[in-house]
Formats: sequence, structure tokens, C-alpha cells
Amino acid sequence: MKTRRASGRPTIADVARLAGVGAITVSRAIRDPNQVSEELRNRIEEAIRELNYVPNVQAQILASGQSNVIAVLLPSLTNSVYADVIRGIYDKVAPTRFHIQIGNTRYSEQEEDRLVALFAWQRPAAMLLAGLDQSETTRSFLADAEFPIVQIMEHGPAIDMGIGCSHKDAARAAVTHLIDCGYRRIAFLGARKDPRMMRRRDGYREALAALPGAKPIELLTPEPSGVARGRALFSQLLDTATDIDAVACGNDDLALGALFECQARGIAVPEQMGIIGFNDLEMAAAAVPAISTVRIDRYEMGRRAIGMLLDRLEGKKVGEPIVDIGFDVIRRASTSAVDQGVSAARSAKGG
Amino acid sequence: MKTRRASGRPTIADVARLAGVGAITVSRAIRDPNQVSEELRNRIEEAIRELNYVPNVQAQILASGQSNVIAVLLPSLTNSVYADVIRGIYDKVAPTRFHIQIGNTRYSEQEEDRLVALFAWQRPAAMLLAGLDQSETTRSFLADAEFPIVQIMEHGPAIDMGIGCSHKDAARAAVTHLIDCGYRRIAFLGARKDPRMMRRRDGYREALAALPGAKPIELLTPEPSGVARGRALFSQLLDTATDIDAVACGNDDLALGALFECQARGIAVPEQMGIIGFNDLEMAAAAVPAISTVRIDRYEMGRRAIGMLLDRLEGKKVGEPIVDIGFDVIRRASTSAVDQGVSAARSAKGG
DNA sequence: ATGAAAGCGCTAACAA
DNA sequence: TTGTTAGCGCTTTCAT
Repeated sequence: MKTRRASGRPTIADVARLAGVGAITVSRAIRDPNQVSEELRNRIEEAIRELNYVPNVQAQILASGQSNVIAVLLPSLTNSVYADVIRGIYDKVAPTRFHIQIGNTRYSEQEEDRLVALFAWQRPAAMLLAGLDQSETTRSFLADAEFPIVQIMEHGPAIDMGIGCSHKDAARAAVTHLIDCGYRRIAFLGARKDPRMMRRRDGYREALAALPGAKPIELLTPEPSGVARGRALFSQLLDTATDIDAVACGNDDLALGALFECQARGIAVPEQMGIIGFNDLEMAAAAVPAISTVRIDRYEMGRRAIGMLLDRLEGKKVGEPIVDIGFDVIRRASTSAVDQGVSAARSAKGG
Repeated sequence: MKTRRASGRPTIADVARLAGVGAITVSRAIRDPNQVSEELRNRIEEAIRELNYVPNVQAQILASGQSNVIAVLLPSLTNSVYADVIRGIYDKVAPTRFHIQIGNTRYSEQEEDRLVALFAWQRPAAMLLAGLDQSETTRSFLADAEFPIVQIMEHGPAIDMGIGCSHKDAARAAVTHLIDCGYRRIAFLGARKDPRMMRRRDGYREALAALPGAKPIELLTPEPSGVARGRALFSQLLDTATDIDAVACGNDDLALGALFECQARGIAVPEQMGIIGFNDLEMAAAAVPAISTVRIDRYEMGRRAIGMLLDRLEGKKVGEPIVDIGFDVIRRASTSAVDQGVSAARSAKGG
């Protein structure tokens, strides 16, 4: 009569029958073994093994109303920066009951608005966003969401929780390092013009403001970043600003491009031109000369962001809701003819 | 009485009541509007808007037995190669009702076995795997899975469907290009020793076999790849094999590292040393000199792999279940003192 | 500590 | 074309 479909796989009722207990006892034995007497627990566990029983997640979620999805919205899936973050996220989530659902906003605020709404309707257990610059619509929409939210990458006022660092401070430290090395005509190269990039530009300006008589020399494109882009931009810059002696790049792609352009033109780095990047991609250390840069522990940032969400989901108290993960200025050969050693100037309050 | 919990958000019953129809009619109006008369459809759509109704996905899946999850298992989330594939996957899936669930096997067969079993128990709608070298356990386990499976990266005998190219042929073509340029003492650099890397090594050997009197000079490490690793490996190679005049690298990271090592040692590329990489990462084209390499359209591979799965899920017939996506040897300055133009030698059967 | 009954929100089956 | 009924597999409520 009413068999309908039935997935074919064993249900909790099958386990209960085999173990000679009620279905609810099986359910308890799975979720909180302490609630069940040892004898029944053993019988149930054996029945589970024998039937090869695996709980149906959809049914669990439907019955309990507890989602197991953590929504993750990132501006890019290709950029190495986010690849590292993603790795940290997955590593932290792997041993838990939660799953990651990734959305790619493509650096577009509109796409972010769309995806936040889309994902929020699915009632995720939690949400992770990149940056602090969501649209007003999204901010207010999320402000009274019932799930925990963490924003990564930047340090500042978050909707709920946040972990990151000040890109402005980091860039200021990088440019200050150039100044300390004796460079005086320092340019800034940027691409994509996303919020982090613009804050780094601001940091560059602040550092230059402390250098009497120096005036900003900036070249930014809204186009995506890349090594080739860095090379082209720097080439363009060299053609117009002939007297610059150093360049602060908004990321390591651009910095490597600038280095290549110097090689192509026979400009000696670091003697005639200092170069510093941002992000400390793996390639930066291997370049000739090794490229100075700013390091942020992105993997750890991803891990800790998920950790903060998990703490909240488990009802634990999260220590600091807004964490400054800090940064390190990595001094390499590209910014000093004399000091070729790798040394680091640690920033950060957050530990 | 029995109110229990209730999520608070409107249900299909609320919509049905407001529209004055049965719940199933609302269900039909959502899934296949053609089944419902225009008048009811309009009333229902208005009710949905008014209540801000969004279907509960978990309930849909539970009731229909139709999962909306496509499981994707990749060996790395950080490697640019897979980042491009992931982008293709997400772009293709975005407009559908399906979601991606990613697992990171970390180049470990054991971890792949574990994750395949874990994901398979969740009854995904489909599964995407990387490579053809799954364990025998996993292959036979998946051979009678009821969901479609696609294996990407390589061309060859797949469990169900596959799209990729022959890495052996591709590497052979790359090395043959070196030979055509006049290089005679050609070494091979490899890292990670994953299946694709070993097939590229095999292609190198095949190409050398066609060169009378040439004997393989190989240096492979099981350690992960990277620019720094490429530099270190090539340095090691140069210290022992002093008379090589070209190096075929298993990927572009290694190739860039080799180039940097040449720069550090004052070895002229391409005059004294030819270098060719694999994958055509963005940086390869911007290097000085630009690095020759082998291009595989990874983004497209990801897209088409998902396309094949979607076709099957929609009951469409998939044209070819095993697709050769081909490769291009990209000739750049690093392999020819005379020919600095970028030209491509197209391979590929699959279009 | 254990169980019976109800129902989470939806859709397949059957009927009208 | 539309509705009624049962039930997907699990967990909550309430009772013992």
C-alpha cells in the first residue's frame, strides 16, 4: 500500500528493532551517549555496525531545526590569499559536524548582497564574510540575523565578530621600512581597488606624510591584479616618474611584476630601486633578489574565524569578539643593499 | 497540545492557505509552474511574495529523496591549478539548484578513501574526483555507486566519466620542443611525486628516448612544490650535473625557481639554459625572460566536468563520457634565443 | 534512563 | 488540473 519510496538504506527504526530498543534511544545514543545506559549503548552500537547505519543528515536537520552549514562568502577563489584562508577554514571545520558552503562574490558588492540573502534564507548555522565594507542593506540585514557572523581580513568594527589586521597600519609600516632604508622618492602601485587595497594606499600616504617634502606618486588600476599587470603598471610609472627610487606594491603579484620590469630594464634592485610587496606569497622569498613584504597569517586567520563561530555555536563564550591578528614586515634583499638578512618587525596587539 | 517548535518562518501550508489552494499545488507551482493553471499560479506567486516564503531545502530533500549536493574531492585547495578548476566548477553550478561540497584529500590516497566514503554516505547527487589513481577499494566502491561520477585532470579510463588530458603526452611535447630548439642535455625537475607529476616524468623520458645518445637526468622530491623548492632543486642539480643545457620542470613553480637560480648564478636564459614549465600560471608569461610552458584549460575543464554531471542528472545523454581536453605548448623566450614570440602548438583531439 | 506519540516541511502516490 | 493522504527519517514533548 503505502511503501512510497524509501531510500533503501537502514533507518534509525531498523537499528532500534535490531537492538531491541526504542528509536529515540538510538537517537540519544548517537547524539549524547551518556544519556543511555552502557548495556543499551553497546547493543545499539553493535546494531549500527551490523546494519552499516549512517544517520540521514537532512532528516536530522529538519527534525531538530539545527542547520550544519557554515556559509562562507569570499571575493575570490583563485587568489592565493583566499586559498590560504580557505585551507584554514576547511582544516578547522573538518572534524566537526559542520559543512562549508562557499560563495564567490567576485569583489562585487551587488553579488555579495545577492549571495548573503540567498545563503541567509537557507538558515545557515553561521556565516563568514570577507572585509568590513558590506553594503548598508546587507549590514542591517545581517545585524539582526540569528546566526553568528564573523568578518575576516580587516580589523575594525564588525557586525558581530571579526578577525584581521589593519591594512593601513601594515602598509604604513612597509613604507616606513622603505624610508628607514634610505629611499626617498617612493611610489605606490595598486590594482583591483578593493577596500583592502585602498586602505593600503592610505597607509602609504600616512607614511609619506611623515617624510618632509615627499609627495605621493600613485598608480592604481581597477583591473584585477597579477604579475603581468604589475609589470605593465610599473613600466608605465617608470616612463612618467623617472626619478623614483622605491615602490611599495599593494600585493606581491604586483611586486614581482615590478621586479621583472626592473630586470628587463637593467635597473638594479635594491641599489637603484627598492621594492616591497604585501602578503608574503611563497614566491616572494625565492625571487632574485628576495622581495620584502608584509606577512599576515591567513591560514591562522581562517582557522580562528571558524573557531570563533564554533565557540558561539557551542554556547561557549568567545574571548574577544574583535581580534587583531597583526602583521609582520618581512625585510628581504629587495629593500636594502646592505642588510640582506630576513628579519621581521612584529606588530599586532592580538595574539 | 502538540505545537512543538516551528521555525517561525512561513511554510508551504501558509502560502496555500493565503492563496486558497492545496499545499501540493503550491509545491507544483514552485517546481514546475506549467502543471498549474495560470490563475492559481498568479495567486500563489502573490502569496509567496507577500509572506516572503522561501522553501525549506532540507524538507524538500527529505521528502523527495533528491540530494542537491555535488561532492568535489580535490588534492589541494591552495594550488593555483585547482583554484582555477574550482572557479570553473562554481561558475557552472551557481545558476543551478545544486551546491558544491568540497573535500581536501591533501594528495593522500588514504584521505581520499576516507572522504569518498564519508561523502558517499551523504548520498550526493554526483561526485567529482581528481585523477584516475584512486585506490582499488574506492574504485570498486564507486563503480556501483548510483550517482554519476566525473574524474578530471587526466585522460584515460574513468570509473564513469572523465575529462582531462594526457600529462605524459603534454610533457613529451614540451621536452620535444626543447629538443627542437637545439637543447641536448635536458634535465627534469619534479616535486610532490603525485600521479600527474610522474606521468610528466614519463613523457620526459619518452621524448629523450627519441634523442640519440641522450640519457635522463632527473631530480624529483616527494616534498610539496614551490618556487623556493624549484630554486633549491635546480641548484642541487647544477652542482652535480654541470653540463646540462636545459631543464623541463614538472610545473611553473619549479620553473620560476629554476629561472631565479639561473639569475642568481648569472646563467643566461635561454642562451646557456633553456627552461620550460607546466600549467601556464599567470606569472610565467611575465617573467624575464618569459617562461615557456604547457597550457591546459583548467577553468574550462572544471566547467565541462560539472556540465557532464548536470547533463546526466537531468537525464540528458552525455556525448562523450571520456573527453580529452588537450593542451598547448606555449613557446616563450625561455626556450629560444631567436624566437621570442609567443606561439602555440595545439594538441588535443577533444574540442 | 527509556519510550510513545506527534510533527519538522515537504512531496509521491493515488484519486477525483 | 487539483486535492487528500501518507510518510521521508529524525527529534521533540511528555509520560513513565
